[in-house]
Amino acid sequence: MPNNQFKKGELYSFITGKASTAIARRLQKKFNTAQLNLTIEQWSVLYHLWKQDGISQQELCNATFRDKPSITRLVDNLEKLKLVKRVSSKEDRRMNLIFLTAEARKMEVESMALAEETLNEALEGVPADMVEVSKQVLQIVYDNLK
Amino acid sequence: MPNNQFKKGELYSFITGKASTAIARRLQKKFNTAQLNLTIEQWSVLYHLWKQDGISQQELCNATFRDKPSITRLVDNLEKLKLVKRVSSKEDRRMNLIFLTAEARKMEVESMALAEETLNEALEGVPADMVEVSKQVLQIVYDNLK
DNA sequence: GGCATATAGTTAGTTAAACAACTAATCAAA
DNA sequence: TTTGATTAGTTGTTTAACTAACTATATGCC
Repeated sequence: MPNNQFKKGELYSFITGKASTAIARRLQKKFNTAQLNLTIEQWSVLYHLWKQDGISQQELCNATFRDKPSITRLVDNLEKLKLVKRVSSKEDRRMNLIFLTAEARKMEVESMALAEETLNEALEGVPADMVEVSKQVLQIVYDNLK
Repeated sequence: MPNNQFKKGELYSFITGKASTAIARRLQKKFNTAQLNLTIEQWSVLYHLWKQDGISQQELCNATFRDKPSITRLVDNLEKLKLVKRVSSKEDRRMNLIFLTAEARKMEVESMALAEETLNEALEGVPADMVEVSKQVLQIVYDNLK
């Protein structure tokens, strides 16, 4: 017997991810208002570099769930913005290690504050235990499909 | 006191929507395998036309949470694929009413079955009450931000 | 050492999203 | 009835995702 939890009429929101889209749009607006000249996608790359600087493009692919061409172009654009620098690895010359510039390091605190603010607005009125359940479900969904 | 439910380290998945992205990618793969020559975005437009044919582009904007240029281009591409037809409204000549072609009507059953299949795979092992909580949370998030 | 294979990254082409600026049709109010 | 504002849709530009095809380096096996 199939795990038939969804009727036709309920499919749409889950597949199109309207909630996460709304969160990303709200955060993008906050970035624009704050004159942080960053797309959400660029921010998502910086997010992982703030956690660990000097990782390879492949590691950025894994961390951000993007494919290699996407990371190539994001790093291209971040380099144009002088926010990261490609450095060829000495151990393995196929690899580029990606390093933050001083300017990019300065953006961490402000952008993370805006991200937290956005999430708090998104989850206004949602009890903590329901948030916890949702996080678990989204993680299982991801694990089921990856 | 702020609704401070998120620590820094937990921001990423919620904002980037990795679960809904994974669902959309899985469904896209199923479409490709089934030789359904459709993007998920095109499917999301057809989805609403299957529910109600002959609605305007503005109504499609509201239904799919997209802006007008996005719908213009999606309808352009669906028209090229001969899946929809623009018909200028007689009551208000500013409006285009969008109608499914016979070919598009044929795609409903198969594509909806693949969508349900995808969701069942995504939610494998998730108890129904947790799914219910997640749906509620995602709806609240959307309402908070829209 | 030399060859096949795998891995890291780039390039090209199509589709799509966000934003701004635009045209055309409608409506409302003086 | 003409002017001004609103609404529906289009076009141009930039950024990004996905696929496929590509280059270059590294590895493993004989």
